[in-house]
Formats: sequence, C-alpha cells, structure tokens
Amino acid sequence: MFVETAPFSPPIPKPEPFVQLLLGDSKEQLLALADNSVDLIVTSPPYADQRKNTYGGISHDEYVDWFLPISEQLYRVLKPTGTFILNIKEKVVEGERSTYVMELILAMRKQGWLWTEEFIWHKKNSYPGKWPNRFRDAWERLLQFNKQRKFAMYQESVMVPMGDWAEKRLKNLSETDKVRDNSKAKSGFGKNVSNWLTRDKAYPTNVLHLATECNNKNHSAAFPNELPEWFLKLFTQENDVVLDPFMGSGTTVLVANQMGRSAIGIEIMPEYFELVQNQFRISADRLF
Amino acid sequence: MFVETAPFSPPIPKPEPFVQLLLGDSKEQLLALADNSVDLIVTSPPYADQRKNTYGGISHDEYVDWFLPISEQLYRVLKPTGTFILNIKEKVVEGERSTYVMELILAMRKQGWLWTEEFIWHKKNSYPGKWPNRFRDAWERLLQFNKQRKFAMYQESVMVPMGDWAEKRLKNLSETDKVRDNSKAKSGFGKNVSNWLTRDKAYPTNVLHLATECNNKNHSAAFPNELPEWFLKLFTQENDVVLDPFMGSGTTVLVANQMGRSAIGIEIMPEYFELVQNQFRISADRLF
DNA sequence: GTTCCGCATGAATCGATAG
DNA sequence: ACTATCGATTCATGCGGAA
Repeated sequence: MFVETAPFSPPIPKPEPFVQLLLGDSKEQLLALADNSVDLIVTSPPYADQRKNTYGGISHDEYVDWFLPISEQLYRVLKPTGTFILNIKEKVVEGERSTYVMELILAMRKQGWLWTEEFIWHKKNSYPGKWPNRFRDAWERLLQFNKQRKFAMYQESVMVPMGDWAEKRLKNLSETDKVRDNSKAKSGFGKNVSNWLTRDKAYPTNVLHLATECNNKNHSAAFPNELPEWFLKLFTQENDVVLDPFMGSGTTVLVANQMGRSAIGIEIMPEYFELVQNQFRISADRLF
Repeated sequence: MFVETAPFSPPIPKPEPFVQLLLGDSKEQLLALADNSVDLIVTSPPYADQRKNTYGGISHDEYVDWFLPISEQLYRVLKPTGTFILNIKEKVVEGERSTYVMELILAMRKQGWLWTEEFIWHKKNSYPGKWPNRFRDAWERLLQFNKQRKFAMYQESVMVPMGDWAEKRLKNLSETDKVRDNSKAKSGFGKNVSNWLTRDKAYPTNVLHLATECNNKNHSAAFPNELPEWFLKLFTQENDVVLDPFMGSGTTVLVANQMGRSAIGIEIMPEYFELVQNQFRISADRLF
C-alpha cells in the first residue's frame, strides 16, 4: 500500500525557462539585469569597421573604448562561476592585421576578467577569394573570459566518438599502459581499466571545426547554430540563464530556448529585434 | 650561323645555394650577417617558461625584453621584400593564458614590423590530458611579419591539386568532424565540392592542418618538416636565403637545403649544433 | 610489396606534496 | 606564504616488425 509521506507539502517549484528580449543599446539595457544573475554570455559583437550599413561601424581605434563599458556591465551581471564567450576577429587595415582585439584582451584583464582560453573556430567553408599577398581567412577567435579560476564546466556533454584505434587498443592493454600506471595503487589501476573499457568517447580540443551557416537569415553575420550549442552544452545546464548582448538574428537565444535554457537577448536594431520576436511567436504558436 | 656576341665575357655566375651554421647566441651571431640579405626567416624560439632543461627557460614577464633585441637584428638582415614567420604559443599561467605573445606583437610593431597575418597551425595529434576546466591545446600561432606591404609571395607554389586535396581532406575527416557536421554543414560542404570540380587547383587558407612529428630527434620541440616546407615554397624561390636564428634540431635549415635554398642557422646549444652539422655531413657523403 | 598491429611519446596542465 | 618538483590524466601519429 502506498503511503503519502508529506501530503500537504507544496509541489516542488519547477523552474521554467524564460525568454527576455530587450530592444536598445546594450550598455543601457544591461542596467536592467541583476548582479550575478547570468550563467553564460555568448556573443558576436559587430567587428570593428565592419557591417557599417547596419550598425554604424565602430572604427578599430575606438573599439576598445566602445566595448569596455559593456564588458564592465557583463562582468557585473555574470555569476562568479559563469563564463563569457566572445566571438571576434580582427580584419586587415592597410595590409596589417588590426591589433584592437589584443588591446581589448589586455584592457579587459585590467577590468578584472580572466582570459582563460582562446578557442579557434576553423571555418571549413570560408568565403572564397584571392588576394595578391594573402590567403582566405578561415578562422575566428572564440575568447573565453571568466571571473574566477573555478567556473562551471560540463565536459562530458561535448565528448566526441574516439578514433578506430580504440577498439584495437582495448582488446589487450599494452605494456606501456601498464608501465605508466604502475606507480598507482592497485585499486587505482583497476579503476583506470574500467574507465577505458566503458569509454568510447574522447574529450575535444580547443579547435572547433564548423562550417559557416549557409542559409541567409537576413542578417549579415554568419553564425552557425552549432557554435552557441557547443558552448551551451559545455558551460550550462537546463534552466541556466544565457545572455547575448548583441543578439543579431537571434541564433544564441533561439538555441538556448530550444535547449531548455533561459535566454536574454539585447538588440539595438528594431528590424532584427522584431525578427527574433517573430521567431519566438512562431515557435510558441506551434507549441500551443 | 651562330654569332658569339660577347666572346670574352666571363660565364654568368651560377648562384650556388650555401649552408652557414653559426654556434652561439642569436643576438650576437646575427651581427655577422649583412643588412637586407635574407629572403625568409622561419623560426620557433624557445617559448616562455618552457624547455627549461635545455634552454634555461625565459620567464613570460621577461620574454618581450629578451626577444626585442633579436627581432631588431632580424629586421636589419631581412630584405625589404622578405618575410618573418614566428612560431609561438603562450601557455597557461595560474589558470589564464599568458599575454606575452600579444605584448610581443605590439612591441614588434613599434620596432617597425608590420603584423601582416596570423596563420593557425592545427596540431592534429595534440598532447593528451584531462583537466577540470580546460581541454587539450591543439593549435599554435604562426605570426607573419614584414617590413613593407609589398613582399615576395609565390601563392601558386602551395596550391593543392583539387582532387587530391578533397580526397585527402575527406579521408582525414575524423569522427569528430563527422559528428559535428549536421545536415546544414554537409550541404555546404557538398556545394563547395561541386565548385571544386571545375577547377584544377585551389589556394589554401590561413589554417594549416599538420601533425607534430613523433620521431625522436633528440630535441624536445616537435616541428614537422611540412611547416617550414610550406612557408619556403610560399615565400622563397630557389637560391633565396633562409634564416633560422633558433635552429634547434635543424628542421628549417635541412628542409631549405633540400629545396635548393641557401640556409643560415644559429644555435646556442653545442649538442644541437653538432647534430645538425652531422646531418649535413651525412647528406654530403651521400652526394659525393 | 602491402597491410595490419603494437608501441612510444609529444612546447600540456592541475593539484598535491615537499622544501 | 611562496616556490619547486612530481604524479596523474590521456589521444593521434608514425615507426617498425609481423603476417
């Protein structure tokens, strides 16, 4: 017979992922967000001297000064265990790579940010073209910043299948493995073997191989779904809060919503803002 | 009837590639070289806080001050149309990526160098390991510096045959790539393939996919032959002069010699210096 | 000659332990 | 407290020997 042990206790409040879209300038709109309230920031701000016709084009010598007040707000709203992923790449100015990204990293460190890692996004199908003294630019930076050395990271969620060699390797553990493990206690060795036997996946590296999005979303920046998806898996769990202060066509917030994360998006251009709003209305209509 | 137009003129001097190996500190040995005499510098200096047992290990806060006098000499000896390729990567210090490479780039620009490009060397077989807040580091920087905007570049020499490239590329697609490619990415890839069919050769991008050399050369740095080979093809012709101020196990000078380029190598460690000397003696014995 | 398979090892990084 | 050394973790690659 079933016994109700706590008949009058209220139901456990099930956290419901929310979506919050803010129209306006990032620097100002961020003021509406509470301190230490965001688990992950993933964004691709307008690059210097690019997308002039849509964003007004911040020149590369003003870029750092323009970005620092925003990154200061981002620092405030991010949880201590949170992560900030910044997708950026400097363009060529008078035959040289511009140095504003490096200057930005150095300046953000003075703000208190830790520059934890630099992931490389290898764009497998980069835009074709030919120049007399330059090849196609096939990569972008994905800068990881944190507030402290210990931050939330769920590595298992982005593991990938191992190579074929694993099967052969697992058949009979080589002497090398045994030798390398011999300093360990016996129990440790046994544990290690069991790890190997159940393992068919390997941890990825800090180089991501993704194609750029081909379908045009009426937004000039090509940002594949896989990019935010990967970082969302890696740095958040369900119901965590994800922020994109430069929402654009909404890739990050849409992916976050689909993955059961709460999403906050800020966008200054009304066209893009409404575009994303409509996207959410469409999915809401489908759900109800 | 054949008319000798200049019967007494001396025979046109056939330039003969030379090899010059200098034992000692780079900063001092470089003084022996003439101004504007080198076509290409390809080098991989000891990274900060690394290779302590062999090179003494320059700490990351002293690194820029240590390197600048050398890069000043390199600037002097490089031809105006020459190129300087610097292979380097910062390591993690107290949970953060060290910033000394960025500071070096900024300082070298003040010396007069143009920071033309940053190639990415994707190390397919990067060092394994697992850490609570970090994945394996699978890439290094290949910084391109020049003295002027117009420099010698032979793009055609590094073009890859289409079929071959596609074949190799497809063969090399790891499980990781396959899994991370969703349908969209595949369609993009396929679209590109159809484009390739109309052409014979393709220009590469600024991302290089190479494995580190595993065979032991009694030198701690893993530097595959393909790396200097690629840059030698791209930035030099036969009989041009190639310099490596941190010769190490001699990969760059040996490749340069095999490719019919003149090679100058500087190395401070007598063991490595003799190792390279012996390599050249061996190949000389084989030739004569 | 090929292909297959065993094997060592690499610019790594973190945390614990020792001086 | 601060630095130096050591052990544990882990995967793609090329070589050499074997089939």
